[in-house]
Amino acid sequence: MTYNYSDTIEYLLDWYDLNARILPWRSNPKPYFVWISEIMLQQTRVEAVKAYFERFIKDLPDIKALAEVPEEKLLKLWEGLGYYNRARNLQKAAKHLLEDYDGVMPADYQALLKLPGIGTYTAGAIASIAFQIPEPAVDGNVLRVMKRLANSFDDITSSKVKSTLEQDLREIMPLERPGDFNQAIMELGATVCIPGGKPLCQKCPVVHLCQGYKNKNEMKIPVKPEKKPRKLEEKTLLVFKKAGKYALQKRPSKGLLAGLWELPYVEGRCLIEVVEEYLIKAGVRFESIEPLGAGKHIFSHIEWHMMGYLIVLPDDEIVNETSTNHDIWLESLVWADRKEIEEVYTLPSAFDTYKKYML
DNA sequence: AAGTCGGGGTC
DNA sequence: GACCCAGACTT
Repeated sequence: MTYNYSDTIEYLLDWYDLNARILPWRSNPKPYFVWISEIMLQQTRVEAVKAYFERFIKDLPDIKALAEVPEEKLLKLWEGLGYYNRARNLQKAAKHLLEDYDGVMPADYQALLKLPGIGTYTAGAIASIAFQIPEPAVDGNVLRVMKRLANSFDDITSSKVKSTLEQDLREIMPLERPGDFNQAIMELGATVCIPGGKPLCQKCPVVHLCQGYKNKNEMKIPVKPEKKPRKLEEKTLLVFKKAGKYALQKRPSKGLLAGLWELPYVEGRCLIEVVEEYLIKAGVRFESIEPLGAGKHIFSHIEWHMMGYLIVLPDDEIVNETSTNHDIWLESLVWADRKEIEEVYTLPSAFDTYKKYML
């Protein structure tokens, strides 16, 4: 190890004592709460998690409740948070815990690591925060802070760089307050040694130990490779309205937004005349069709450019479920009213532009 | 090691 | 717009 991280421990803990934010999952760091919060916090900012966390633990206050909740309700609680497999893995893990651990989270880093959805970061976070086990919890904050301290130009997206840092920190973890030490580094990363923009080095409790600052490299670190451009996808979303209800369909069980609900759609951004022709070819009678404007949604690696149309059908219209028209696919639609869309069906944020016409 | 998987705040 | 966030999983 070329940088002696252990020199920073006392300074970081003292700083944390004075500057730790008051967060819902910190007031009572019992294992279940720490677990839920850490899963929600994966690739997600603290501010976004707060409200979701409070609602989640109110509805599902313990492991048993989580294991037994219907998946539809679980996903509805997760609606808008993204990375929906986190919720499914949460429930898988809860079921494992009931089976193998009598419904109690194990105070064991390796055992935690085996649970679905828990990787090295989350296992270390739960172990250290909930059980005071001296394991590191290396996330993006910790990588950034530590590489700046060490004036290191390592590529922080490299799995080897991450595992090496984990090993280095494992050797210097304080036995007294391991959870607070991990949280102190993350807190510093989130509030002082911030990404994107200029870090607040004047407020840093370890600036005197920072080799990156000393060498004026705080803005050049951390190093990441440039990422590939997103794939563009164009689609036309169809808001079918019939007798006060709207058509939804279930997405495929694998891939993007797997198993969630969506609006029926056709490929490409269609003019109104094209949509009309599709409907006629598919044998769908409609009373009116009205453009709802363009919409856009950006995912990590995909970008949706959308058009939307409101199509009102006669109250008694039966959508032809045996249509073989491949341009438009209207099988297995469900019809949901406003209340059901709000309370039952998980419709991801990608559809927000058009969801409002159904509420 | 690279690709997949959401959504939103912030510059 | 571009970046990146208390990452994990699959290939």
